[in-house]
Amino acid sequence: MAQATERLQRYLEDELGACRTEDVEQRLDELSTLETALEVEQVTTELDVLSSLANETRYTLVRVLVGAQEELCVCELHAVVDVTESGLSHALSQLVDAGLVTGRKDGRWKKYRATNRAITLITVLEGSVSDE
Amino acid sequence: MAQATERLQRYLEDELGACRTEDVEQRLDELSTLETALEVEQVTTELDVLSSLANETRYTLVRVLVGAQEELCVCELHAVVDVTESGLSHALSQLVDAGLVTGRKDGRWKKYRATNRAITLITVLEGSVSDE
DNA sequence: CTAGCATATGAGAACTTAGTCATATAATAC
DNA sequence: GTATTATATGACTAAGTTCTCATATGCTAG
Repeated sequence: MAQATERLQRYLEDELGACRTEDVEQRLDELSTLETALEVEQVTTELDVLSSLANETRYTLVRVLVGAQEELCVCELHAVVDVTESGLSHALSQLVDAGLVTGRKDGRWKKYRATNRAITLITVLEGSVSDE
Repeated sequence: MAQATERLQRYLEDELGACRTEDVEQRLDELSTLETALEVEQVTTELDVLSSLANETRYTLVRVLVGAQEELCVCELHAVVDVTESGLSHALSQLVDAGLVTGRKDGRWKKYRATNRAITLITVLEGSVSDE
């Protein structure tokens, strides 16, 4: 980190014209404040949500559930993804953990529904990618 | 898929009371419509965006850039993540590819800035995770 | 209460990714 | 020009992820 700090010092000298050790300290402080603006726990949750969506199988499941606007049975979801039933189960349980879908047992069938979190995220992501 | 289709048939019988082969066909059709509602290319882009964000190093970089509301030098970004300069470069170039940040050369320094896409996504994600 | 069906879970093989070191490029200072 | 500094790229390894098969659980129909 020593070398990196020296570089930051040279950069600040370049930008500000002059730069003392305190200026570097202060800048490091500001940067660290930006980095820790969020609770570690919240960032962890956000990363879980992102990782859960960042996979073709799981993303397809969420897109379909959001599009359906109703709960769908596992056996219906099986028709839209190309994995075994076991793989489908794993995918759905990861999505439940990330708070993107909820599951409900209905007799011998199990039905899943997209959460508001999933609806919001998918909607915004699709919007941000389509109008570029 | 044959076995899966049989299950879907049993499910629809259970739900609708009756179910002919055409009903199964129609449901499969509806599901496939949901799945292909988006262009393959757009889904690919969306998955790229999600995968790029779904990593602690890259997510931190984007969060900091969004929070900073201004461009930051690579040497400043180096202070907030725990990787080598090389790793930082790799991370930033993946973020550029995903359209989440843009880079600009300024003399011997290189500065990065969050794109609107990044700002929107981070804002919505943080909102959706904090109010649960 | 047993058999069969729907879904879940665990362990492990195949693939993917993140980071590192070595090296390349490109700007500046001398 | 050459040396130095800032960042990028390529090749590789370690670690992580995503599936699959085997097996478990828990309904329900008979």
